[in-house]
Amino acid sequence: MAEVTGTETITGRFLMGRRRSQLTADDIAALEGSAQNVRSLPARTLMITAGERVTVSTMLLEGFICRYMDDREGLRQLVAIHVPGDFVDLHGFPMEMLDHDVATLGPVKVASWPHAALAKVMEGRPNLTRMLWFSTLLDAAMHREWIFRLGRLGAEGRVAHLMCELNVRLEMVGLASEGRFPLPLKQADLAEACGLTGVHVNRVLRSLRERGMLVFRNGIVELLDRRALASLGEFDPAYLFPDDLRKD
Amino acid sequence: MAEVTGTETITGRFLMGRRRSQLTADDIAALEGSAQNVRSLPARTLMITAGERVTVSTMLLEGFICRYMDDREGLRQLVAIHVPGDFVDLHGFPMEMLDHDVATLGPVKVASWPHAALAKVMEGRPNLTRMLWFSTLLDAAMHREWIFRLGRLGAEGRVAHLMCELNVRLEMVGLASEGRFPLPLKQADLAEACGLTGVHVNRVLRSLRERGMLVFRNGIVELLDRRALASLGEFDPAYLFPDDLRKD
DNA sequence: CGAAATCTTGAACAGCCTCAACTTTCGTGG
DNA sequence: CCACGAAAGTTGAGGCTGTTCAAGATTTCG
Repeated sequence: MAEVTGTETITGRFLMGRRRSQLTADDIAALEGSAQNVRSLPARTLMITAGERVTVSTMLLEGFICRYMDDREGLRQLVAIHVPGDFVDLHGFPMEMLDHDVATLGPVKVASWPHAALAKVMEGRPNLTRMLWFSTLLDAAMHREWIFRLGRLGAEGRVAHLMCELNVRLEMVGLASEGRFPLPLKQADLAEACGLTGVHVNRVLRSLRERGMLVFRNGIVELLDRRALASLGEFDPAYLFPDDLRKD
Repeated sequence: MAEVTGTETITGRFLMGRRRSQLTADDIAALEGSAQNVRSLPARTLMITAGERVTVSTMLLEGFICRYMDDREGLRQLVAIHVPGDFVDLHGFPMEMLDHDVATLGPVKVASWPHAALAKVMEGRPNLTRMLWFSTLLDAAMHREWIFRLGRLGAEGRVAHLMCELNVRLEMVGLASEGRFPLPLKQADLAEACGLTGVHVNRVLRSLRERGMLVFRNGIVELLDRRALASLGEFDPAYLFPDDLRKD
C-alpha cells in the first residue's frame, strides 16, 4: 500500500517513484519555497504556444496536460501527456522558448516557478540541479518510447503501450490502482497521440474491450489484462526509471 | 562562407550554430580540459547497450552514430542520428543508465568525459551547466520532431523531413553545403529511422530522385530541391534553435 | 574473381484511412 | 426537469498506402 500521496505540498508528487529520495529536505524546501502562483485552469485551455518566449515553468498538480505539434492541415500530433507531479515545461528553462504547444486536457491545478527563481534555487545545489535535469530527461525517454510506438507497433499495440505507460506513471503518484485510472481524453485525442484516426481508435478500443483487455469509457481506463496489454504493446517500464527496479 | 570549423579542438563543433556564444572561454577551456580518451571506432560498432550503467559520456567528433531500440522480433527503431559536435549520451550523466542502444553508423572519432569530471566542471559554472542541459534538450526537441514525422507524415514526407533536418544540422557544423552531405546509411537503416520497410524506402528514394528532389547514393545525399523537400516534409528548422533565427 | 551484401522491381495482400450515416451522450436554456 | 442541439462515439463500405514475399540486378569487398 502506498504512502499518503503528499498533496499537501506543491512538490509532493514531483519525481515520486523516481529517485526522489536523492533529494534532501533542504532541496525540497528550497524548491517548494520558490513556487508561485498556484492556480486552476479549465479543460482544453491553451497554455503555451510554440515559439513563444517562456520565463516561468509549470508543474502539474492535478489533472492532465498535453504537448503537441500541428501539421500543415492543423491536425495535431501529441508528443507528451503529463500527469500530476510532472514538471511540464521545465525544458523551457534552458531552452527559453518551446517548439510546441502546451494545453490542458481536463481541468487542472498547476504551480509555476519563474526561471530566475529556479536559477537561484539551483545555485550551489548540484544535486537538485541534476534531479531537475533528470526529470526533463525522463520526458525525453518517454519521447523515445513514443517514437517506438509509432514506428514499430500496429494500432492495437500503440494504444496498449500508451495505456500501460500511463498506468505505471499514475500508479507512481498514487492515482492509479488495480489498472484503473482517470484519463480525460476523447477518442480523437487518443488518435492524435497514436498517429491514428478517431475512427480507427474506436475500432481498436472495441477490439480490446471485446477481448477483455481494456475498457475506456467516460474518461476512465480499466486495464483488465495488464499482462496481455504489455505483451501486445511490447511494454517494459524500465524507461520510466521506477525506483523498484533499481538494484543499488 | 563558414568559418574554419574548429576541429583542432575536441569541443570545436559542440553547439555550433546554437548559442555556443553564451559559453565563455573559461567554460570551453574547462570542458575541453576534462575530456579524455579520444579514440576511433569502426563502422557498425555497438557502443552502449540498453540497461547498462554508464559512467562516461561521449562526444562525437567525426562520423555518425545512432541510437535505437529493438522490438520483440529484433527489428530496430532508430530514435536519434548524431552528427559531429553532438554530445551523444550526455543524458547518461543525470540518468546513470540508458534505455536504448548506441552504435556507430560509419567509422567515427569520439571523445569521452567521465561523469565525475563533468560534475566537477559544472560546479560553480551555472552557465556551462545550463548549456550542457540545453544540449540534451535539443535532442528531446529532435525526438519530438521524430514523433511528428512518424505520426503525421507519409513515407515520402518522412524521408524528406529527416533529410532536411540532417542537412541543417550538418550545415551548422560545416559538413554540408549546397544541400550536399555524407550519410553512411543503408536504405535499410533509413527504413529503421522512418518506420518503413527497406523495400518501400527504395521506392520512395526512386520517386524523389525521379522528381528531381533528392539523390541518395553511395552514402552521399544531394538535396536538389530543398524548397520542395521542406514542403513535402513540412519541415521548419526552428526546433533546432539555429542562431540565425534568434531575435535577441 | 567470386561470394555476400545491398539494391531494385513486381505482384498480391493487409492495415488503416476516408467518407458517410447513424446512435448515444453531453451541455444548456427554457 | 425536460427538450433540444451539439459533441462524441459507432459502424459499414470502399480505397489507398505501405507490407510481404520473391526474384533478379548491382555493388562491395575479401
